[in-house]
Amino acid sequence: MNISGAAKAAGLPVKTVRYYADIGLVQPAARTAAGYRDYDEAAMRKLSFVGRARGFGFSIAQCRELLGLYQDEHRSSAEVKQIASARLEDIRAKQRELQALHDELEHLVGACCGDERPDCPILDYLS
Amino acid sequence: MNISGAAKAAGLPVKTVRYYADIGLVQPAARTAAGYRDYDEAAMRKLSFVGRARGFGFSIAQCRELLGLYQDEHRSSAEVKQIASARLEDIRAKQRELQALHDELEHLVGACCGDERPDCPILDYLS
DNA sequence: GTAGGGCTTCCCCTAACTGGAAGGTCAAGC
DNA sequence: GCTTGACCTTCCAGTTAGGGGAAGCCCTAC
Repeated sequence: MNISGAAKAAGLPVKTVRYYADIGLVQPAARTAAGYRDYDEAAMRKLSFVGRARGFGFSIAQCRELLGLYQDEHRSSAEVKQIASARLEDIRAKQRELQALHDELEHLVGACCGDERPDCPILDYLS
Repeated sequence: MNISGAAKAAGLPVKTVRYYADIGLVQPAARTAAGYRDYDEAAMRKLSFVGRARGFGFSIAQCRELLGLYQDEHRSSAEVKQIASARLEDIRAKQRELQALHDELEHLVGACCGDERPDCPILDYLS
């Protein structure tokens, strides 16, 4: 399978698939005589795997670890769970941060008349 | 006031203050004979303003707009409110996205034993 | 044989800084 | 007056995870 076929199957842009090959995250199985990247079944499974992991917000480094565990027959599920838990905690931290920002900004926006006059509690708060 | 004093007063790293000067967001009032950046009261107020706006997650471009409005006697609060509302909607969109990721990932993490065995619903889901 | 599309590498660009190198400046202490 | 150390300057490179586009090779269809 050439790169566009592999990209389509994984639901990723061609540029992204090429980038993953460049950084050694998911290498094509081979190159054709003309130098084209050639993806086999296993490589395409890895591409899809990484695509889904990225969808969860795992970093490239975490994807690399997860991919390693995915291919490791002797992995322990504890290792996987640890990475996923770390990501979950990141998400929760971000949620807390956003909630605080949301509440404060919502309050300010609600207090601003939004008319043609210059008086504005939002600017007052920022200054 | 030199750059480190201004940075400290605004609660920003020196590098950031220099960066804001480079991109023309907050310029020092003057340069000393030796070429040192020199911040006056007004410049330091602008630095603090930008620092707080960045804390709300406004982009540099939005900070530039807000700073313009802050200094504009003839602004309308509607302009400010519009920028803040856009940021608020960004926050809400991000919150919805994170909530969906959180719920799905929490479910998977909860389903994974996290022991020494290789079986793992998280990897199963990603593959 | 040629036209069109797909493939390759290579380089620059993004946001908002951060780190570091090389070199000039300033204030304190001797 | 001289040294030392902390400060300042500019400039360059790197960060994340790719995106855009140029120049050039390849493959297929007509």
